[in-house]
Amino acid sequence: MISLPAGHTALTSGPATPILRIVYKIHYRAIGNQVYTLVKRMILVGELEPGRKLVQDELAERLGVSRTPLLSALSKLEKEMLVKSVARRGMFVRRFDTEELAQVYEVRLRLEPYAAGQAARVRDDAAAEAIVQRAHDYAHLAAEPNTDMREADYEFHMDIMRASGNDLVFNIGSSYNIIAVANTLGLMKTPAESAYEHTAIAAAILARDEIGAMRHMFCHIDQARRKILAKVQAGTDRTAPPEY
Amino acid sequence: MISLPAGHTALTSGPATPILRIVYKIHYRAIGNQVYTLVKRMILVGELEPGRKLVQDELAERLGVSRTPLLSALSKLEKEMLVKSVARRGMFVRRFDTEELAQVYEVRLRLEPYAAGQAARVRDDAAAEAIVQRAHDYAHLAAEPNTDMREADYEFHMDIMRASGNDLVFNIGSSYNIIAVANTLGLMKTPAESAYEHTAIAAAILARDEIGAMRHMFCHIDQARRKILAKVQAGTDRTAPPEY
DNA sequence: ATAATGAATTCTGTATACAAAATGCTTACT
DNA sequence: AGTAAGCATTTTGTATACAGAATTCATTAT
Repeated sequence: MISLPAGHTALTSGPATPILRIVYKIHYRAIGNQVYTLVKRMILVGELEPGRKLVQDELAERLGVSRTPLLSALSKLEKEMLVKSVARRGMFVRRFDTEELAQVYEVRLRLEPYAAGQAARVRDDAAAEAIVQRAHDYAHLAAEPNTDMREADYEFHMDIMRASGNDLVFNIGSSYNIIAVANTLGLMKTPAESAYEHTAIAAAILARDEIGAMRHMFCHIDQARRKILAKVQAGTDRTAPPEY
Repeated sequence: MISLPAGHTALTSGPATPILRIVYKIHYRAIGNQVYTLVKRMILVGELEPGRKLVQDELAERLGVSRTPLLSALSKLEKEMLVKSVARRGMFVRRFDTEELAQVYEVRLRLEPYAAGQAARVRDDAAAEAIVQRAHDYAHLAAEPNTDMREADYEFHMDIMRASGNDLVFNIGSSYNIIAVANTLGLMKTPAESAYEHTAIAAAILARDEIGAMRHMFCHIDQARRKILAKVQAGTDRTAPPEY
């Protein structure tokens, strides 16, 4: 269930004499956007598993909204490839084969080192510390691996892209990295390795070491990429190719 | 006005004895998708100029559809940053400042050389010839510059990304390159220069020269990027920063 | 004349309604 | 029993309806 519209209101604080007029903006967030975030999350955490048909009435009722805002949300998710729409048949949670996963990593390999480098170059203290914190969180979780790690990993990488100052990169990342995060559970390197690499990247950014940040990030992603590439070439799980 | 739904029908050819049953699938295309394509095009060609408010009733009526499919389309366009939605106020054709344009070029600089390299590596004859043809078309148009050139340029670059075999890169390109195309009219290099570079890229791909294709593409984009970067640093047109 | 108030209008955000397609189920037929 | 046909049900795709916010415009007060 989603909280109701709050209205775009301005409230005045203080008594009769408003020396300082503080305006609180309660900004209204369209239900469509909330639905988008929720469904995206449901897919990421696996509550809506790959291949699952998204029956509109059912999902809408479950979220306590009508189909109209749901449709907007699903359109966006379709654009970011998390959902596949089959005309007159419905929307499905997309299933990715290793080939597609490899493509995601090829993109990440090109964009994220750049993002890390920029983050190191333009870094401000707040952002840098947030990133160091994320690396720390991740390392902490790596001790006892569970599903939270995927989200911690996602947040670490997204924080770096955010800190790069390039909104477009951040936008692309939030659209497509999630694909990787949601699908690499089995086939990644060990959490300890990843945690170490995250720490190295964070340190480089903190030290304004642009080249170092780029290089560490490159290696970090390249290793995962190679692992997946090996799978693709082995042709191992050519099990379920297309469908949705 | 948009053509009506065609229905997901199967027709049988031949007389009573169907030795060979050829099934023609007239695949139905949701109006929402057609609307998406149309509005995107309207923005690209400038019929809907930057900053323009997209009044839903007006636009829907103009396209001969209801607001429902239009909303899906606008949601997608919002995701690809061509449209900006302001809560309870409406949707606007996004206006890009040079800063954002520069960001697009940073992304293109990372992805398109990779795409060109892959296109050269995995090239098949049909794709390669299409690319050469596009380069030719562009050169032809470059003789007498006009707005068609922007579309020709877009198609050339998109063909290469398509030929790379990486669907994700293609997807990102079709989402964001159009931003560049729609906004660089004034500040690009001369058409003749571009045409020459396009030809060089196409030739490298045709020759399966992966490194060459990457390098030519890199230079091609880097030059445009530098021009825009210079503008940003000059701080020249810091005129209209945000709004939509 | 300018600013402020308030009513009328427009427009958005969301829900509901409806036609046509797809699906599933029952029944008839081989 | 297995297959096909036909009917009922579900579900999509789209249109329409409606409440409330934003905007506009006229009117009044300063």
